[in-house]
Amino acid sequence: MISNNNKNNEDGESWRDDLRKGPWTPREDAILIEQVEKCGKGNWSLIRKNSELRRSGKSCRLRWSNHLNPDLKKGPFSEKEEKTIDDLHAKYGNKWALMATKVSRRSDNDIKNFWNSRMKKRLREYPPQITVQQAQHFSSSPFYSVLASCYPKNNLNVELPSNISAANPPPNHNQKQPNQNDSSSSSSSFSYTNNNASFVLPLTHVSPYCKSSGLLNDVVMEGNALCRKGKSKMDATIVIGREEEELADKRKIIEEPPLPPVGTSKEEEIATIIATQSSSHQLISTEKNDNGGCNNNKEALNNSMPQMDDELLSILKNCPIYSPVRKWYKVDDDEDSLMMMEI
DNA sequence: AAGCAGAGCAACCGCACTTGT
DNA sequence: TACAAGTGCGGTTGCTCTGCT
Repeated sequence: MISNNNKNNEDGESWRDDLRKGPWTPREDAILIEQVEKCGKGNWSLIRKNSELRRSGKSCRLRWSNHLNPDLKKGPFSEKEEKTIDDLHAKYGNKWALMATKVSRRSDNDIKNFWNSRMKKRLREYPPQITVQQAQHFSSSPFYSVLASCYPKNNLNVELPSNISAANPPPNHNQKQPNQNDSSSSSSSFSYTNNNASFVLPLTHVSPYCKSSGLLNDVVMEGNALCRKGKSKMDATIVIGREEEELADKRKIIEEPPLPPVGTSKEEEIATIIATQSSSHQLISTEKNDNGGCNNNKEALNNSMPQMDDELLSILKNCPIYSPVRKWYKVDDDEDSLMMMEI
């Protein structure tokens, strides 16, 4: 029986536009297998046309590649597969199809479902958090007020634990963590106490000039972009055309500051970074100031630059250059420990 | 036994890209 | 070159099963 537009027949089957939807029946599976043997994999529209299947070619492909393909492996993922998927995800991100080509006999959908369900589990176990210092220093910095003025309707809001305030900073995070491996020489820990419990978190080295981090740089660029927002489209086109290369260079400076020589101290590292960031800020602040209704914001941004650099120095000195990476990110023998993983 | 919540999984949707006409 | 159809991919939804209260 064929009907149009989202109707169900007497068997409860779902149809739309002459195409059936919903779970596949064993009979449909058998037809699809037969047609794949006859027409070959990949000719999904031909299979649809030649058979009595009332499924889209797309649906046929999905059914075959996720379930009927005899090369597919079913059942729970082994530890080895899990580890492989961890590594591949760290390398490629959510490129499930690519990952599927490297994990033998698993479909991309299987890998995706496996990863997502495990991620849910992990998020419950280890809810995401920022360090108290990060929240505290961000909310008390001029940076915060500049950004807040850029988002008047959606005010930035950083909530701190009730016992933490600018006047009552948390304990120093630069405490050595006992029982750490070799990487501990470049790591530190962060301790925090509230009424009920105290925490000591080992913190993981995250280079502030790491390409994949760049949160601060993104914020600077976004603030700058917001200030430009008032320009007419034509102005924007002209400016982009003329300044694209220049901006690209600036971004390059921001994103890829020269690495400090091996063996430099933390303070020297920070000084190098600040010097680089300062020059970037200067470059940005020399841009044209013909930005329509956002002059105030941009002025605020520009005026705050010298102060911001001081503040940036303060943030970098006080905020951990290390942030925690949970143990599940990498398999570790010690189930209770946090992984120390350099990004 | 009933109700509920969470986990796991199958399938759909929308978008982007490729290919054919 | 433009358009339509086909295909691939990632995100999301919704169903079923299971365990807990």
